[in-house]
Amino acid sequence: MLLPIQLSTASPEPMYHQIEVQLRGLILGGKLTEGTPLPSIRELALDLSCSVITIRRVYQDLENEGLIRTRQGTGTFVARVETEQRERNRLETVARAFGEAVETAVRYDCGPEEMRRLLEEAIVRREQREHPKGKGDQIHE
Amino acid sequence: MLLPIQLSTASPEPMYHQIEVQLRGLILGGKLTEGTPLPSIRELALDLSCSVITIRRVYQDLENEGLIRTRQGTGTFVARVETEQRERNRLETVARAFGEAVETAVRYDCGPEEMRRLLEEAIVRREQREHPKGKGDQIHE
DNA sequence: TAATCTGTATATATCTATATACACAGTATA
DNA sequence: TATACTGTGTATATAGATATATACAGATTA
Repeated sequence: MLLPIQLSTASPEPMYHQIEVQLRGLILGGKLTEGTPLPSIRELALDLSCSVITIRRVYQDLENEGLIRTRQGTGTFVARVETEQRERNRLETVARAFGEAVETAVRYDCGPEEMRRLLEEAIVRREQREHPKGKGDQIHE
Repeated sequence: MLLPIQLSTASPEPMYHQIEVQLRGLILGGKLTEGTPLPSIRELALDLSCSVITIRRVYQDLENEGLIRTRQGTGTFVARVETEQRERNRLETVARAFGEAVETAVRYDCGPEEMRRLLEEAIVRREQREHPKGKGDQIHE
């Protein structure tokens, strides 16, 4: 299974954290449901062009959060997530994301009207990138 | 002079980079103009509760970008910035900020309508934080 | 039971942040 | 007009976080 995770190598945000944030999003966002087997650490490391140890750390962190369950020799699986936790995290995360964008905009003397325009443009760019020829957005096997 | 720089100690983004991004924003955003003396590395380190070395690195990086000019024994000053460079960087940076916010939103199954609502909320939150009792946003001496 | 999946542990290199000691430039003042 | 003082940026050495390679151990299957 290929996970839709994008790494920005230019970013100063550590790899392990970029992966954690996105994988946590897939689980709490409901795109990966209880019991789903995650790719093996070697498979995901190869897919993301990083070390096995880095993926290992990500899985360990998320297991400590109770989001996944791992069994040596067998694999790693998505754990059960309470609806309440899912909703709370969802709201917090997305609200913070927009808070940071607004912060940057203000720093560059960008008013509300220009922010709204930039949001629309970002939405369109995202749409075009995701559906270049009308394809779906399923997680590939 | 106190610079309006906010550090998030929880964030995995390195300190030096958080400072760089925000100081670069103040210069390219036009809030700090050519010739303005920046605080000494010790003063800013004290203000931000970090090491002198960290500020030193920030100033060095920004000097390599040509945004500031430093003279031993005298201090560090804002350099001349071409209008074209200023505009280009401004657009790139703010557009990227919104691109990342949209990326996070999509990851959490958040549609355009909810994004617009969250943007408005973030703008209001920012306004309230910045002008709690109608104060201005000048850079304090 | 050998092969080959799975996760785990140890040792090492690079990056981030720091303390401490150093060198240059302006200013006060004897 | 020396020269000591206090401000500025600079360089060296060290601790901790991040990413890696390599070797190890459990689980499944041919």
